[in-house]
Amino acid sequence: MSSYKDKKVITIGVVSELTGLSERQIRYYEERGLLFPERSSRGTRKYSFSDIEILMKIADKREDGVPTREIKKDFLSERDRTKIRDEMLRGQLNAHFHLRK
Amino acid sequence: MSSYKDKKVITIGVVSELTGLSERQIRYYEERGLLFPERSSRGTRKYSFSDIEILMKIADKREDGVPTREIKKDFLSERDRTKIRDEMLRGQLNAHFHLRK
DNA sequence: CGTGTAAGGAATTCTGACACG
DNA sequence: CGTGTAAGGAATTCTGACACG
Repeated sequence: MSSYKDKKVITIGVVSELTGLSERQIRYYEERGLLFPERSSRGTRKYSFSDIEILMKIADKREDGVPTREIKKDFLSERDRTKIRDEMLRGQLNAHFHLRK
Repeated sequence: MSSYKDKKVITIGVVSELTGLSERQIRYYEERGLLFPERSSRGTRKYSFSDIEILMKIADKREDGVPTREIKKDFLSERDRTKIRDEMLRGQLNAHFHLRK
């Protein structure tokens, strides 16, 4: 969708500044499969603005004591819900055009 | 306008990769007043996606042999043209609403 | 489980300068 | 004028590990 939002160009230091999370935490959440930065040619992690949004959500949930395993599940559910919503919308549109045909 | 496009978060190394320009060139164009990266707390330059677009334009013009001084003037003219266009539009809208009043 | 830290190495960034032209 | 490079220092990033709990 947004060409800039998903482009992985931000180093971990800047992400740390922007999110207030330690680099240790950011790397750990990656280890737990909550986000997937790219790597530059020399191996440094590069993040997108979307990743930063994900980290903000993680920070909120961790503050509430939600374990990373649960957060991961939540993310999967969110994706499913989005998927379901999209499919329902598509279904309704299809139905609509079928009626008008 | 775009909240992500203008956020200064990209280090010079990544900008160099993305634009194909050397770090030396990127710093020099800044010295010539063609773009204005921010500085992190430790003094490293941080660029936005807008800056990258500006650098692409500079690269194109430099390839055509346009000196940086001219490029700077072109940028000023572009800004003026944008400004004039905006003002004309605003003027027309004002005229429009005056007529309808 | 989630996060801090010390460790050592490799790569990055910065500035001011010299070079060529 | 525009760009390359060597120079030296300071700050960044990486991984694997130990610690606490």
